[in-house]
Amino acid sequence: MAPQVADPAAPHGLLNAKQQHLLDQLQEASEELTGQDLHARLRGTPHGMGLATVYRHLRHLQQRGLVRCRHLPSGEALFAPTERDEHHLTCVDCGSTVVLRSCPMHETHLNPQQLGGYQLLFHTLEFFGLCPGCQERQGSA
Amino acid sequence: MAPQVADPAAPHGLLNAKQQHLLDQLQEASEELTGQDLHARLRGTPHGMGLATVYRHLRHLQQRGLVRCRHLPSGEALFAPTERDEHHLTCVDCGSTVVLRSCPMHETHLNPQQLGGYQLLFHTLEFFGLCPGCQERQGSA
DNA sequence: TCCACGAATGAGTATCGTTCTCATAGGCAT
DNA sequence: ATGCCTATGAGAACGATACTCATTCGTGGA
Repeated sequence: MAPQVADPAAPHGLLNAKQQHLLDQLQEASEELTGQDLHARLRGTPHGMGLATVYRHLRHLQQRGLVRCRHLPSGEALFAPTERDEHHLTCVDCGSTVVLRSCPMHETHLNPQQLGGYQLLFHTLEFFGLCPGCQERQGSA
Repeated sequence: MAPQVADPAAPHGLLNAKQQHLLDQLQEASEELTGQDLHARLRGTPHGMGLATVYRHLRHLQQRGLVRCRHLPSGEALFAPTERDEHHLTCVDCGSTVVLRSCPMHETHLNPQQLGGYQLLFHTLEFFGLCPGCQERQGSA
């Protein structure tokens, strides 16, 4: 698998080795991962780390704007690298999800007054609706 | 406890009296409320209801597209009526929030292919960044 | 009017993802 | 080596939400 020696110079200057491994995992994964997922994936590898550390670093990555998270109705948080500008359309009934390959916001900008001095890091955009199956099921009920 | 007499004609045909009261509370409130907030606000009034019922109905309202929720980093869910098209800019560090009075998405539409047959109910849009205070604090640290 | 049955309700409990605690390990400069 | 600081992780604590299930309400039929 991956080299086991800590990167002497991580791509993101501010990240330590474990944070970098978490980010790598997220970037390699084709989909969003939960904290538990990440913990499980790294377990057994040379980069394994405790759950507390996983969550600690996910928070740091988020505060640096490298990782975004969204919450499922179940309460789980799904993490993804912000460089992947994908968003989701979720069924409020069954929870099924469609990935929107392109961000409808594109480069829609907030004006300075709206920003109020904030330094913008990333955004989350989620659409909710009824999937075809649930529409049908509700219609017949 | 007082028996709940169903409103003969609730504004939303599909809602029972308790669901309507929850929706009323959300619409009257100037800000988003948590499930616990709603439970506390209704306690003591003729419309009081158990926490389980609050969450049950909030889920129903969400499934009908009348209510939207977003999650704070703390894990709490904040509910607001979807008719109020307000979104937020939140500091990833201190959690302070700015309300965006106008939705930057306006009427940006998803094309039918993106929708994949889903019936769109509402969306959530959140921006994350660093507030002026945290920028300064991090800069000096 | 009375009865029966399904839906709604809520008090308490269970669940489970996330955060916290705190003792220990690892670096690093002295 | 010695002390100091940060990072780490095991386990417990926490807290919001979902579930259980006995009870109540509402409604329609007899």
